[in-house]
Amino acid sequence: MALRHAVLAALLDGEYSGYQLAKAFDVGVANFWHALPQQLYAELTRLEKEGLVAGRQVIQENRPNKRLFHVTDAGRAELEEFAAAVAKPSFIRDDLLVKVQVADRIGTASVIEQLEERASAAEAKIELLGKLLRQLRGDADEEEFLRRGERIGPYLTCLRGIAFEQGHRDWCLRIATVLRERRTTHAER
Amino acid sequence: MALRHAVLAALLDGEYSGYQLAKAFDVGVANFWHALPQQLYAELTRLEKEGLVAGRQVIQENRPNKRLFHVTDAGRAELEEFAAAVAKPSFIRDDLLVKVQVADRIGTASVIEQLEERASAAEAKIELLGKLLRQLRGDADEEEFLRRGERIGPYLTCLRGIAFEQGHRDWCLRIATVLRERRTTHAER
DNA sequence: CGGTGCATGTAACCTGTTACATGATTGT
DNA sequence: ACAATCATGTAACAGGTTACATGCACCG
Repeated sequence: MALRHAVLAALLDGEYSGYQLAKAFDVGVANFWHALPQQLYAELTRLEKEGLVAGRQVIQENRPNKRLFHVTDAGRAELEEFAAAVAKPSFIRDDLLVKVQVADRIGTASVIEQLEERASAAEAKIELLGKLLRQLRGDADEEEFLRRGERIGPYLTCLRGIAFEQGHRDWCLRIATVLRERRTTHAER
Repeated sequence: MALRHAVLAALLDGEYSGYQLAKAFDVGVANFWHALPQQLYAELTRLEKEGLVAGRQVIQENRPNKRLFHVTDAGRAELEEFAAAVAKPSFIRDDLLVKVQVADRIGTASVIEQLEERASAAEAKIELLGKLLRQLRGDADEEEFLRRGERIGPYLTCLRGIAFEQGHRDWCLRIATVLRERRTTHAER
């Protein structure tokens, strides 16, 4: 199982409703996992049934009631077991790379456009994550924060997220340039 | 559908059997996709039924017969359609990042080990891909090859693969160091 | 005699995605 | 009026993983 641990990890820092979790999965947690709201609601239900998280109903006025979940001791134990087990290697799985692989055999125009869109998206994400980093470390500088900070986990994963997006952006721009230049110097098929 | 285009892309350069494809998916193609042999056999059967690839039986002595597949015109058309359509954004999905996110809340020893193992694995992959790059571009230097090379698609995806692995390796080593240093300066829980 | 490589699959299961469904409140 | 935000799900389907199955040739 997979999503369950990402949920437990995201839930470690406090109480969240399914709705709030879905948002967290679009920013901070997005560095290591991605999930749709429906999946999260389903997973939370399952986790609660197994006693790894517990929820409490919060009655609200002027907006729908919600259930806030937190990790139980059993959930924490499950996480520790997971962390100790060997992780399967990760890999990229990206449609855009498939397209680049064949870009010189088929039309390149659309691929170039998509590369540039991706680069902008990556850029936006880099800025977003940069802000998150600054927010997480507060006043301290990075070295200092990493040595003595209380909660560095999210910071560390965020660093990977930024590096990934930077690599992605640089590659997209480079490849777009290469393909563009070939269009002008080669006969287009 | 997803795997089908990765298979078509991998098959663009020549004839491969399911078995050979499975190996290709462990090296070059691994930069953008990953699949188990069973999946490939199943996908090839489906693709053949739809006329996107065609196979021919090769009778062998001293080893099992095999079927070599190649992309048909319909398959090429399918690929072009795919390349023109918008790609959904990609994301990381990595157990190890989940573990790092919670590393400061649970035991770190096992996580540090896993980070260092990953770093070695990444290092090995970097070397492998580096050789692949040199092989692909032959005598030319990179700039020259990218301007005038015949088949640059695999080279371009390989570049992304290397950058990804380097980023992964650097991050793993950095995080392992950070966590190690905290172990000596903080009281371990 | 046992392991590795070649070569191909089936079946059951787990996970993730898409489409659909509901309903109040707040902001433009 | 219309869109966005809060809040929660169900159902059908597509895709991926794990386990199991077969069989010959070659090397040590």
